Amino acid sequence: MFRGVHNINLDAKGRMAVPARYRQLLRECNDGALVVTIDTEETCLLVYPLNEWEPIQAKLEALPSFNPAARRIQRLIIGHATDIELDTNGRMLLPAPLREYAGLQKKMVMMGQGNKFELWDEAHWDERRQSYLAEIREEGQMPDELMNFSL
Amino acid sequence: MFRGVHNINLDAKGRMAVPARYRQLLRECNDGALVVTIDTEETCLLVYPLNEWEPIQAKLEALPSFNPAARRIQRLIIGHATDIELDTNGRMLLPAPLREYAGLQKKMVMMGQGNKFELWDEAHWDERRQSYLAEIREEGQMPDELMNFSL
DNA sequence: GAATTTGTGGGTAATAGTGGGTTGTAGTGG
DNA sequence: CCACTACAACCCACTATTACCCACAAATTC
Repeated sequence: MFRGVHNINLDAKGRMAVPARYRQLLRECNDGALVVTIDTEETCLLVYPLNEWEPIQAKLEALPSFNPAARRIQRLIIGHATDIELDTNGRMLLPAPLREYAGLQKKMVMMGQGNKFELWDEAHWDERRQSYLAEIREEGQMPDELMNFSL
Repeated sequence: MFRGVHNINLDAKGRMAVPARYRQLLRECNDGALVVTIDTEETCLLVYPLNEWEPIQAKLEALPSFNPAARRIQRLIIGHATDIELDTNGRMLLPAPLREYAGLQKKMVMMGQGNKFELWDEAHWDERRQSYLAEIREEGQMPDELMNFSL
C-alpha cells in the first residue's frame, strides 16, 4: 500500500504538506481521516488511515488489562493516538506534543511502511539508517525468516 | 528475464534513458510502472517492474514486526521503495534521496539481474567487480550450494 | 550514405509546496 | 455570562519543482 521516502518541511505552524501522490489515495479511503500516534520502539511517529487504525486499536483494547506490559502499551499507543485530517491544501497539522516526542524540527522524513507512514526528524533518521545498514552488514547472521528470502 | 550491462548517463535533472530494448518489455507488462529501492548489502539501487515488486513487499510485510532484524529490513527496503514511471521519451527520473544513497553521479551502470535491474555508480561498480573476482579466485572453497553447479 | 531509431538537452506550462493574513471557534479567566 | 486570548481552519498569493514537449545529436540499420 504505502511505500517510499520523501523529504518534507514542517512550517512554522507545525503543518506538513502530504506529497500529492498520496493525497488522492488518502482522500479516497477515508475522506482524509487519519490517526497519528507514537512508535514506542523508535522516536518517530506513525500515521494510519482511519480504517487501518481501527482494528489496531480494537486489538490493543482486547489485551488483558491486568497485565502491566499490556497496560503500558495501551497507555502509550492509544493515549497518544490523535485524529487529524488533511486541510484544504492537502497538509496535515501535527499536534505539538507528538512533534515534540519525535523531535521534529523543520526538516523531516516521511516514509511509507505498508499500512502506515512513519515520520522522522531528518537528522535522526539519517543516523538511524546508518546504524541499520551497519548492523545488517556486520551481522553475518540473519534471522531464519530472512535467510531464504530472495529479493 | 532481464540480463546484461549498459553504461548509462544521468542528465542534470536526474533522469536516465532506459535502453530501448527494455522499454517495450517494461511497457507491456505494467504500462511502464516500476519500483526503485535500495540494496541493503551494497550501495546500489534495485529497479523492479511493479508486478515483480508487489509479492516482495507482501512477503516483507508478513515478517514478524517485533523481530528487530525484520523491522530493520522493512524500514530500509519498503521505506525506500518509490514508484516511478517511464516518461514519454522512455526515461525514468530517479528520486534524489535514492540517487544520493547509491552515490550516483553522471556515469552509471545498469545491470539486468533476472526479475530486476541494478543501478550502480560506474566507478563504484568497477571497483566492486574487481573485488568480487579477486574473492572468487582467492577462496579455494565454494559454498556447498555451488559445488555441484555446472556452467 | 541516407533514413530511422535512440539518446540528450533544455524550454514551458502545469502542478505541487510554502508562507502568511484573516476569520471563526473553543478555551480561559474575570 | 461576557471578554479576551490562543489556536486552528481556510484562503490566497508566491515560489519551486516536475512532467511534458520539442528539437537536435548520435548512433544504427538498411
